[in-house]
Amino acid sequence: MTAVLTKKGEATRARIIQGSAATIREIGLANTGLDQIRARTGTSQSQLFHYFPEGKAELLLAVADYEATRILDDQRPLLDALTSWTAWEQWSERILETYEREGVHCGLSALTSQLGPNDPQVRAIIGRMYESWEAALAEGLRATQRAGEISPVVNPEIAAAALVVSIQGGIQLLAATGSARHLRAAVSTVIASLRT
Amino acid sequence: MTAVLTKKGEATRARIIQGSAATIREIGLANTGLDQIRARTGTSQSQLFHYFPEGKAELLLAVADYEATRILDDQRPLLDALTSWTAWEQWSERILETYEREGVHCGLSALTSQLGPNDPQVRAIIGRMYESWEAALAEGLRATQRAGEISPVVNPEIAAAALVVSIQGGIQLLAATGSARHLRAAVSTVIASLRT
DNA sequence: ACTGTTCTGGATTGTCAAGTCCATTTATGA
DNA sequence: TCATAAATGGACTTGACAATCCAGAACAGT
Repeated sequence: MTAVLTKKGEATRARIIQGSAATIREIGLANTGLDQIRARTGTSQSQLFHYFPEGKAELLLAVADYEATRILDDQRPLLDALTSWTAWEQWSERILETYEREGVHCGLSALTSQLGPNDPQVRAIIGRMYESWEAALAEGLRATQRAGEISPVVNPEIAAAALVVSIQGGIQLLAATGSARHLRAAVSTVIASLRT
Repeated sequence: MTAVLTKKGEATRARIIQGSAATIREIGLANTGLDQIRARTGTSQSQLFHYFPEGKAELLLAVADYEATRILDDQRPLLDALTSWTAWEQWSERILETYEREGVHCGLSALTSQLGPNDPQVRAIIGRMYESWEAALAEGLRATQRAGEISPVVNPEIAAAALVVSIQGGIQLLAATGSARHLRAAVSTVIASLRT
């Protein structure tokens, strides 16, 4: 990398990250080489190594970061205003829609299973993502409890963890089987359990 | 492959499959080359291609098959006798134990995320595995309903799907974060929802 | 013991992808 | 405008890996 990035440089760098992310989502990390990324983003080797001097590993790290924030951003602004049943229903509907439509691949899960266990940096990114996701959900649960729409018996941390797991597991089954049946079943079961 | 396998041949073939599976679980599919497998199983290239003439793809298919049956066998005999709350508790305890101890990697999820979306044969294996897993759980739920220990209101298919998702999602989070917190939270939430 | 098959070792080949290098063009800022 | 730094193009090197091939050892059934 160079000391400073120009406007053009920023744009190219962003294009590389986004293009890589999209390519990985589409054809999987295993089939994504620098050539595929170059083709997709219209760049040369020099550019790739100019913006990511450490090579592919550094690029993948940036992609992981990008995907992690994307996952949360896709749920906003609903994610930060979960204060009523209506809001929860809108949110869960949004999740189901998103992943039913485009979500045959969760960008991160591809990276997780391949880099996660090995690379501590990717692990950290993913860990932080789950943490803030769960925190937002737990906060929403508490807010809804305060509004009297969810029983105070429900443990917000446990319920939030269960929600995240249903979504992630559901996506995994969606990718493996091609059907969103499991995702719907799991999410609706956990949400139903909030209605105690 | 040859027409018939001798005792020794069978043994070598099995050793290759099991060694490959173990290696993949430990260092990930991405880092598992034929060399790693050779080192682990003490075999030569000739042997690898003798028993799997189509090469790596054929071997990985056999590994997927092996892992798929392993996942179910690990739950047996409990899985086929889920007729009371005691049985369900034993089963879920067994699941949690297994994956908490060794289960940092679910062998199949590594294969799924890398080959699943692409390779229709692996997809089929995984699909069948989930199917029989869910069928066994649904059957157990029905049996427990018949015994009057679970409310007839519970839909066995949906609940079975939710259970599978909690476990798979929980394992994924376990692999990513290193903690079984999510797995426990999700499984216990779904099981609690059966107590209606 | 013998004959055909199965099993094993190791050298070799070919392909593909990551990473390096240098030359050239384009932008920035005084 | 001019000097400096950033951005880009593309050929080249290197290494890893799957897959092939041939020769020889071990084995099974007769």
